[in-house]
Amino acid sequence: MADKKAELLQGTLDLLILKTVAHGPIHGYGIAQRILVASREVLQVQQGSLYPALHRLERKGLLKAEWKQSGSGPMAKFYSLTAKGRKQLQEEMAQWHRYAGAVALVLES
Amino acid sequence: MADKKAELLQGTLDLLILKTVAHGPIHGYGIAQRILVASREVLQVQQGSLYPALHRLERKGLLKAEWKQSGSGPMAKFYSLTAKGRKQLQEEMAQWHRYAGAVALVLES
DNA sequence: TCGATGTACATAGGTTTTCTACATAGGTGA
DNA sequence: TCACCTATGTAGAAAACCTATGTACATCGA
Repeated sequence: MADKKAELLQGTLDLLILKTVAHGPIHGYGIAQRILVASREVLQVQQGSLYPALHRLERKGLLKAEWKQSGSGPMAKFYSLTAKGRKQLQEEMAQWHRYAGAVALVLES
Repeated sequence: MADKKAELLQGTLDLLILKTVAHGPIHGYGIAQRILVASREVLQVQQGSLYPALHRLERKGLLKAEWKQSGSGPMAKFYSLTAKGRKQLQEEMAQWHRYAGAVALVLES
């Protein structure tokens, strides 16, 4: 109540992840940070949401992962899009625009 | 798999219902139809989603219901917004815009 | 008059997704 | 050495939605 929880709408997390990974190989932790910055602190992805989502997307063949050294830090799993993932991203973006446009229509009615 | 299911994003149904009821007393079935028309057939609210949502909103004190004759048809439950519901609608609309804007930022990044 | 269709409400059961909370571990700087 | 940041992960619970099904009344056409 004291704060706006910034909860994600179900279904948008995959889209946000795919879009963020599309910029090039990036590890999970970095994905969450990029989304946070790109959305101007509005979209905060919790770790407990992020990692299961990444595993889900990898299982579906949309992402592929590779363990690498992260800067001077510990090992990290770097994700990148597969061809299937790129296609899925296009579809999900189109769907989002369709959806958001429809909601806008209702809210303006 | 063969078709685009037009599934609703979790969290937006309440907003759509509140907005639709804000136009004046309307029964459940009519709410689904109005949303369908207003969104140009994009947002299709299933009955199995609609009625539990209406009960939920009534339980929360955002909607109030009254049984009335529906035209020449059978009895129907007409819903209208409570003061609390109107306030909630304002909040949810603001939140939606915040959220949709944030997603747009990420998608354009 | 009988059946199909449209209106209208409702619940049960299942799936998916997300959140909170916890657990682990390596590297860095004070 | 101790705290903090990076980084990955799982368990358990809650919420919301969908599919499928059921009821009932009214109307219209054959």
